[in-house]
Amino acid sequence: MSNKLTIQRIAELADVSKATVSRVLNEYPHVRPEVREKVQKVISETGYQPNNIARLLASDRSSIIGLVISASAQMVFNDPYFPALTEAISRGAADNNLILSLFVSYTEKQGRDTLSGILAAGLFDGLIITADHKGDAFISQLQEADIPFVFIGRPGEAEGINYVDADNVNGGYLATSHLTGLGYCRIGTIASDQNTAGDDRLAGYQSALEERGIAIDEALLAFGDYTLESGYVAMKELIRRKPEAVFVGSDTMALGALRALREAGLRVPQDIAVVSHDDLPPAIQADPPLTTVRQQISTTGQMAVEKLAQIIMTGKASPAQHIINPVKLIVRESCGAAQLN
Amino acid sequence: MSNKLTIQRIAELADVSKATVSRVLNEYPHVRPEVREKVQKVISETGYQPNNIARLLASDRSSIIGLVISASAQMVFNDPYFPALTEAISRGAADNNLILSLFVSYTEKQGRDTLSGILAAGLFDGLIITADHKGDAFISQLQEADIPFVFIGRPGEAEGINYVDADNVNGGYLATSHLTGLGYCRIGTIASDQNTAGDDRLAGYQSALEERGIAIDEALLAFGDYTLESGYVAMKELIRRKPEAVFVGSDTMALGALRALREAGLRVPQDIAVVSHDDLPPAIQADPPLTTVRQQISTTGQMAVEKLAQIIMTGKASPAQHIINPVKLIVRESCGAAQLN
DNA sequence: ACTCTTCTTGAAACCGGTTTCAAGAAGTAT
DNA sequence: ATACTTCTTGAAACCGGTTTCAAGAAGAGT
Repeated sequence: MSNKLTIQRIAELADVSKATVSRVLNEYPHVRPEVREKVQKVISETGYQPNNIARLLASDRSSIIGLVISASAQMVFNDPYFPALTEAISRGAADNNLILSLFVSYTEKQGRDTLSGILAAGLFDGLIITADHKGDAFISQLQEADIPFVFIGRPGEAEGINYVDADNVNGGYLATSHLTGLGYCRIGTIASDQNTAGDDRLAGYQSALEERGIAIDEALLAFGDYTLESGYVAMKELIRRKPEAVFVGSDTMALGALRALREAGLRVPQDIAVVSHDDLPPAIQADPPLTTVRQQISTTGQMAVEKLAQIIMTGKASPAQHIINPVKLIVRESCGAAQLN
Repeated sequence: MSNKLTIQRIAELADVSKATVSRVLNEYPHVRPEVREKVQKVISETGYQPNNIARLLASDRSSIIGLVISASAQMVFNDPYFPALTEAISRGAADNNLILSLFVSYTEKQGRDTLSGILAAGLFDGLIITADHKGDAFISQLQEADIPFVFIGRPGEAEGINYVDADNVNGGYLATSHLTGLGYCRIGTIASDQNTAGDDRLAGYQSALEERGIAIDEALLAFGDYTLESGYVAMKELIRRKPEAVFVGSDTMALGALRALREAGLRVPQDIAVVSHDDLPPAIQADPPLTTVRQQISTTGQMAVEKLAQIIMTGKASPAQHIINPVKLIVRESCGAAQLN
């Protein structure tokens, strides 16, 4: 307390110069071991902590990264995906000694304004952006600003951009081929054209059907926007086509689908099998518990931070990298696999 | 791009001194209107943005506030309360031109470490702390560090501390007296002793019963920890006491309670009425939709930011303030009120 | 023993602003 | 016209670090 500790004060106490203290702090070479020790002793005795602001003004590095979540309020509120991701990134930031700042925006315009503010502030060492919309208007802005950034989820325009994403194509494939493997043929899907993840999962669904020689029936394809309500509406529509099974593109939509099925008096999995995607907490809490494709959101978040940290350190000379996290099918009750044993 | 714009450069272009440019930037008085205009013209023409880091080193103010969420992983993941709160605070921060940094920690020790790091960094103008545990070990640390802070939720030790909270006592009261008003007498509750909100809601429950002259039956009192699972377990226990109605301390726990009731073959509200607290999205999505007490989380978040901003500006001379946000009963189907019309 | 490197170290410049201080200009009261 | 305020303004100090530069000390090579 009392007298503020500055590097100058430490220097005096250790009877060396500011420069030497700085060298010790930053673990630079060329300091005699004894001197280094002496300084370290003073530092630990006094509990000195260098002033980050000053440090960063001088070194042009803030150790602060921003997380920009740009999604409809609907999604941020209702889908546990964002909390889980935020949490993972927050953890990753802490692990990498980075401070995480959070920006949430609901409309594309708002997002763009937020971003302008962020870039103008010049406070951040890098950004993690969640790719909500396909056409990511942010990208040109980011590239112009020359700030390191990593996307979470493949952006529409992925050329030369670092991103981390789940293996959504395989997710759709695994879910669907599990259903074909169980003998189902009339398999519908609730997809989403809101982002590339939706496209990819749909592509996986299609390839699984093709592999089995099952013709793709457009009538069994419905779209949602990742909300529970949209899953409900889409399922109501699909019910009329009488599918034997359905692959729903997210757990949250699957919850809506389950409700539609319940209302229609259809039992899951006896009358219709359901497989979804994400494996967020609601999946296991659902009735019946959902067979779903697990994407390791925590891994995704951490890798994004690590990649960003690396770009920040190395100066992003390296070519853009696309990190795809594997997914895994988690079999529970909604697919009917349990019955078959 | 190219040549970095500094205040010095602007000063040269406008043919004045750095000091004058600074005065214009900060809207200080004592600058001739013509000069002010001339400088502003240069600023807008060049698109100059002052360097925040330098600014804050000199002015000892960062415009960055931290949000410290200290809760079990269970809660952060599963209860939409935290996402909603985070979102509200993020919005409030943006409105007040503050940058929000996020810190999530799961154990008290971890929280303490996080806090130490934050305080040592000296980067933040103030903090918003979610009061998870009752005994808030953080408080002394915070007071010692002499940093402005505001709690969300009344901390166990609230003496002289600024906090914003929902009117939980009234919440418990409204929920319970709604049930007594519907004629129920054997009213159980699933409370929580995890935080003061739980205590307060329980107190409200008790006062509503007392008001009606209904003796409080310890056997009708069960505890949970805000998770869905704990609500499920607590409800299973309560079922044995055959209550006619139950006030559940959070929507998330109510979801678990509903499951327990469904499994026990009890219909809601015909066999047992349920009222809960929070009015988060799952409440309306539940089956049946929950009658619940709405707490305006977005208001709470915004007020916390505003209070903090005010303390930061004014230097926190003013005495500690306790802001209590009103709550409101939202009647849906789980309480059986619909039947009675 | 003498020259050439390589280590250590401190002084001083620097990062880009804000704030203090003093001085000249302008305005007001006598 | 004179003395006193009040406005404007720029020079310079300052915030607390990092980094450059130069110089003295120590080590290596012949």
